[in-house]
Amino acid sequence: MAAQRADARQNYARILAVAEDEVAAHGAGASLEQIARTAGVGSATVRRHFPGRRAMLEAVFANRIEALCERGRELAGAADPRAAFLEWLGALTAYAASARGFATVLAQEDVDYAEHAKACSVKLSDSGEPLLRRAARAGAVTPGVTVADLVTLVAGIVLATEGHADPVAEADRLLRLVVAGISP
Amino acid sequence: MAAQRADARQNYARILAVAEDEVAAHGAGASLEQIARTAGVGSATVRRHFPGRRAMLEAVFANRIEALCERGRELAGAADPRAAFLEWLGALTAYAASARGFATVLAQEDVDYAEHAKACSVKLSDSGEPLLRRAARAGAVTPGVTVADLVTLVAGIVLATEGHADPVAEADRLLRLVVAGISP
DNA sequence: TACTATATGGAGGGCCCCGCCACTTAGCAA
DNA sequence: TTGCTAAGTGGCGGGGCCCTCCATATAGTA
Repeated sequence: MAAQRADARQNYARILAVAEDEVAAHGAGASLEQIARTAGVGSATVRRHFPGRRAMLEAVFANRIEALCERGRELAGAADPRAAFLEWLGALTAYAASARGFATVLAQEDVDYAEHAKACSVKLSDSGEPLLRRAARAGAVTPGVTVADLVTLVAGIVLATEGHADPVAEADRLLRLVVAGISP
Repeated sequence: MAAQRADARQNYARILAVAEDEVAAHGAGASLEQIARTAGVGSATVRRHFPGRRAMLEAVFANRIEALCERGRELAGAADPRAAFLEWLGALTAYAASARGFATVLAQEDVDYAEHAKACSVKLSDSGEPLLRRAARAGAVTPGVTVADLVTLVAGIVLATEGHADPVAEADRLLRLVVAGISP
């Protein structure tokens, strides 16, 4: 892994850059062949660097995931546990709704795959866990809620609003609804 | 439309039956060509009866939609508005979670398409509307909630749980969470 | 400067969706 | 009953995508 040829690394970077554009333009279903074409490499090379669409998507969103985790760490020490928790949830939703294809990755919880602890949803869960725990201890969340539940819910909201006129606004609206409850 | 040849009607029925099996087995992504092959007709014939996967899926779920609407009508006169409303919501979720591909149809709210008032989500909305209204008048739901919100939420929950170990149970769990609220 | 593991890309197979068009046949009318 | 006609059908070809295999090119090293 560490011993990777320089040209390979360059190609990887170029392909990743193209992939970002392509996913932004066409969502999770972006064509791998199209990415190869635009990047000026053979389709086999793309497949070598990203075995399967899933891997490509994860790579595309990796830094954003990292940013969200960082945000989670920042909020861990905030004064108001509930506000911090909700802000994290809001940030997650906002990004997922604005980045096409992101929710698709979040939604998939393939068992055999999730064992690869690098799965992005796992990272996110680790990031939100302390926030949820603090908020729960303060009595600010319904008992029994797990971070996985939240990630799944957010993914669902975003997936379902993806085709709407204003996905970001709609997702935000629904998140608020879910936080408050439909019929408490 | 009314003047349809007998053989065409027979073919339609056969194709629809096969399509139901195929969707049940492979979800919303079932191959139209595979359906044609199994039904023993040319792929063009399938395309003629169902122009686009969307149309096929709607036809497959049409009677179930109708059943759900009927359930909605029954519940309209129930004693407890809140219980009736929640039961309808639960029934919708349960069916969507158990019928592969259904949520996909529900999630799509294509604007130009929705104008075709026959869209199944529209039918469902019409069915749930009175229930929601009654429950709202009884003060049992958060103000501002629309039926469209609910359908979207349910679709999202089901979509996001589709890949989980026990989708039906998971969807039910999340629905409960959403009804109660995460942090009321 | 040679050598070798690493990296590449093109070809080919399989599957799918789609549109076109010549052929068949149901249903009506004489 | 027998034609006739339009509705209905299916096969074919084009285009796209995903995936695998393998002969070739080259970065990095001895």
